[in-house]
Parts: sequence; structure tokens; C-alpha cells
Amino acid sequence: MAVRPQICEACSIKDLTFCSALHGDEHDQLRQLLTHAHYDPHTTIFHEAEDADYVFNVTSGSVKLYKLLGDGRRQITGFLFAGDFLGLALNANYSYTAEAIEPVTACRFPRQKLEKLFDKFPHLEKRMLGMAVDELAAAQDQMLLLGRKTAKEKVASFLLMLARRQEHRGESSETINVPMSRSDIADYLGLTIETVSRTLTQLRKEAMITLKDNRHIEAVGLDMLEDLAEGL
Amino acid sequence: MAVRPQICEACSIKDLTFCSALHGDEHDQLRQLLTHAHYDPHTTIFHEAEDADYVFNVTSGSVKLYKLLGDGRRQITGFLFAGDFLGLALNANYSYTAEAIEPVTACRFPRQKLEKLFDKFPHLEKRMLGMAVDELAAAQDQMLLLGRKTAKEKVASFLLMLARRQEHRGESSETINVPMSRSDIADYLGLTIETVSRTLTQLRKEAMITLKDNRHIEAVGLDMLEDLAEGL
DNA sequence: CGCGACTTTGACCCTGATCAAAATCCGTGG
DNA sequence: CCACGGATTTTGATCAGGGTCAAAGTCGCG
Repeated sequence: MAVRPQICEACSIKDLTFCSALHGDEHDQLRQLLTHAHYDPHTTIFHEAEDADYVFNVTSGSVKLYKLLGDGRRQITGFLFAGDFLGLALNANYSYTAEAIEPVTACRFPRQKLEKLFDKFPHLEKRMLGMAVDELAAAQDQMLLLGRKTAKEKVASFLLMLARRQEHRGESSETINVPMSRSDIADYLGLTIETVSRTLTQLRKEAMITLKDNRHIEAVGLDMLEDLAEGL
Repeated sequence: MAVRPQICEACSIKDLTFCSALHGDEHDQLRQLLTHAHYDPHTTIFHEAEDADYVFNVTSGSVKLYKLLGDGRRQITGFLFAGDFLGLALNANYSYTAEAIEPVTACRFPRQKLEKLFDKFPHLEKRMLGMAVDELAAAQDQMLLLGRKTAKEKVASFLLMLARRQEHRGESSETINVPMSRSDIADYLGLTIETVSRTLTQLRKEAMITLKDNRHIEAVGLDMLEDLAEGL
């Protein structure tokens, strides 16, 4: 948990990801595969239903993943930050759209070649499976949030998630960075921007958070947010 | 898609699952691992946060998976039927509770031993990864449902899901089997039992479905349900 | 400094929740 | 086979959390 993440010298992937399991030879082969990619804000990294030819490893910036309904309603299924893995679709197509929020740098791997490397180094595949299982658990938490939590609980859970992941990346969780817009938050929590805004001011008035500016929030105490988030 | 599922003679696992990738020697080793288990309705197969010592393969019956909030609010994260895999938690603990709805039979594998087998037969692990990725895509669809669909769209999506999986198992999708209670449906869709009930009668009045009895529904046409479910 | 985009706040509304009661289902025992 | 009783489901009446529409306030970049 308290492991300080480090940039892997060979491929500049944070060692939070599967890359850190590699050594020497393996690492070199992985490095030969990848190309470095850069995406500006509001740029699409890939589209839902597009051929899943690449997988990515975010090295900086932030990304949102989303799905759309026929009439344009949007559900953001997740946010990615430095160290997160992207495009874990071993099937033919991506199941969501990925779009940069802040300027993003990422390592891009051709999926086919990466899979061949899996055959050579099975523990790489093991690591991939572990990541998929973690994501699955996170997805189930999010279902609980979307299906059963109140607006206030949703927002508290969201802030807590940001704080925890910030910590996990080795950044201070003193002030919470909120790179995404209110609209993104709303579509992530199954709310409207108005409700997100109102709920944040409510939390502020109840002295649970301080709004430093639109993109920076300070939590007075994470424990209060935790209790809220768990429905206690 | 139209593959007729068959019970694998060796271990009685439906060939819809990873077991069908095995042959001869591999199959024997897998068979030695498993024990057959049976669970009565309303029986818990495992609890959230329990040590994840086993993984399961459902061979008959139906299962619900759920998570709880501190005050008892419940979110059902999925239903499992014959051929479905259960307990895909490679971490130490299960991330949800699994409970039998109808009488369940399942093959039970000790996780540690199964993982050792993975080292011997890497394509088994590949298959596992594939299943995890599929589940992940399903989880994202469910997030879209929970966060952005109306009650009517949720119920339509639910019926469609049941019909499709029934078909996938090789059963007729003429009449949809609904083994779970209204309360289970509600907790799966993020609604209340009253809303589920009202929505079903509404769909009946609009002649989209016929309620044969509480556990059997006939869809007049799946295309209408599909349009509803996709928000068109 | 000015303009467009984003966010907040306010007033009102609607979908789905809650509370309550009637109807139906289903297992049990006479 | 039917009568009973608890559990589940349906239906009805009312309520409220969060959505919608509208306007004012901020932010941020040129």
C-alpha cells in the first residue's frame, strides 16, 4: 500500500503495473513492443466497438472511459491515472470509449504481439488476470454505488476514491485533485451536474470538505467521508 | 453462439466454460481437483470478505451475487446459471456473497491447486482471463443500466439478458424463465419491488410481454425490448 | 478586459420510493 | 381435495429525492 511508485527506467511505466514484474531480457522485449503516445485533452484514445488492436499503460495525465445510450445519455465507467492499464479487452473490440481529460502520455502495446509475449512469460499473463480481477471488484463496488447509494453517499464515495488512488500513486492526499468536470462526475455517479454541485456545497456547509477551487478539494477528515460512503 | 452446450463427460462441466479447452491428460488432472457440491435455495455458497479458497463452476440451478451497505441496502451484482463460473477472485477474499436461488449443483476447485495447474497449462489461464474480461464488459453494461436507464428500460434490459443467456445455454427463449424473486430483480436493477411489479404490468398492458405466472414471462418480440433497452 | 464555457443557485416538477392494503401464491395439514 | 395461513406480489395513494428549466455567478483564456 505504502509502496512509493517509481518510473521504470526501461519503459517509463510506473511500477504499479504489470511491467514491474519483468526483469532484464523480458523487459527488453517488452520495450521493443511499445511506442509512446500522447493525447491532448478531449481527444479520443479509442472508440467503443473499435478493433482492440492496442492496449495502453497511462504514464501521466487522466482518462475517462464511457459508454453511450442511443439517445446520448452517457455513463462514465471509470477514470484512469498514471500507472493505470487501459484497453484490457482480449476480445476483438473495445467495450467503451476512452478519452483524455488532462494531457495524457501512455505506452502503447500492439495487442497481438503482447499476447505472444504472454506465451513466453506466463507470469505476465498472471499479472494481467490479477488486474482484470481487481477491475471487476471495482466495477461491483460501482454497481453498489449506482444502484443503492444516495447522492450524498455517491459524492462522498467519489472523493474518497480520488483520495485513495492519489495516495496509492504516492501523491499526498492532503488536497484532492479533481481533474474532471462536474459533468464528468455526474455521468460517473449517475447524477446531474446540478445535483453534484448542490451536494458538494452541502458537504462544504456541513464542514466535511473545503472547496479550494473547482479542481481542488480538501477533505476535513476521510473517516467522515468513509462512514457516509459505506452507508453507516 | 448457436453452439449446443454439452455436459463434459469427464467432469460434468458444461463446455461453455474453460473446461472444454482441455483434452486427455489435462482433463484428468482437472477432474482430480474438483469435488461436486450441492446447495439448497437460500443457502450461502460463500460470503463477501471470506477467504477465497475455492472457485466454482455452476452445473445446474441459479445463483445470485450481492454486496451490502452498512444499513442493509443490497445490490445484486449478477446472476449465474448452468455453465457460469463463480469466484473468479485471485486475491485473498471474495468481493461479494454468493447465494443459491434454485437448488444448485457445482464443481468446486481448490483455488491454490487450480493455480498450480495454470502453470502447467497456460491456455487454461488464458481462458480464465477471457472470462474475466467478458465479465468486466458485462459489469460496464450494468453500470450504464444502473446509472442512466429508466425503470422501464431497466426491466426490458433484464428480460432481454435472461432471454439471451437462456438461448446461449441452448434452451429455448420462447418463454423466459425467471427463477428469482421480485425482490432480487429490484436489487439487481436498483429499483424497489413495487416499481418492478408496476413496470411489468405496464409492459404487459402495452402488449410487449405476457405474464404466464410469476416465474415465467413470454416476450411478444425481443426486438421491442431491445429498442427499449438501448434507449432508442 | 471581454466573452464563452462551466458552475452554482433557485423554483418547480416528475419518476420512482414509501406506506398501506388487497390479491395471489404455495406449502401444510385435515 | 380443500381449507388455512404466511409469504410474495400487485395495486393504490401519497411523498420526496433528485431531475429539469432558468438565471446568475465564476472561471479562464485570448
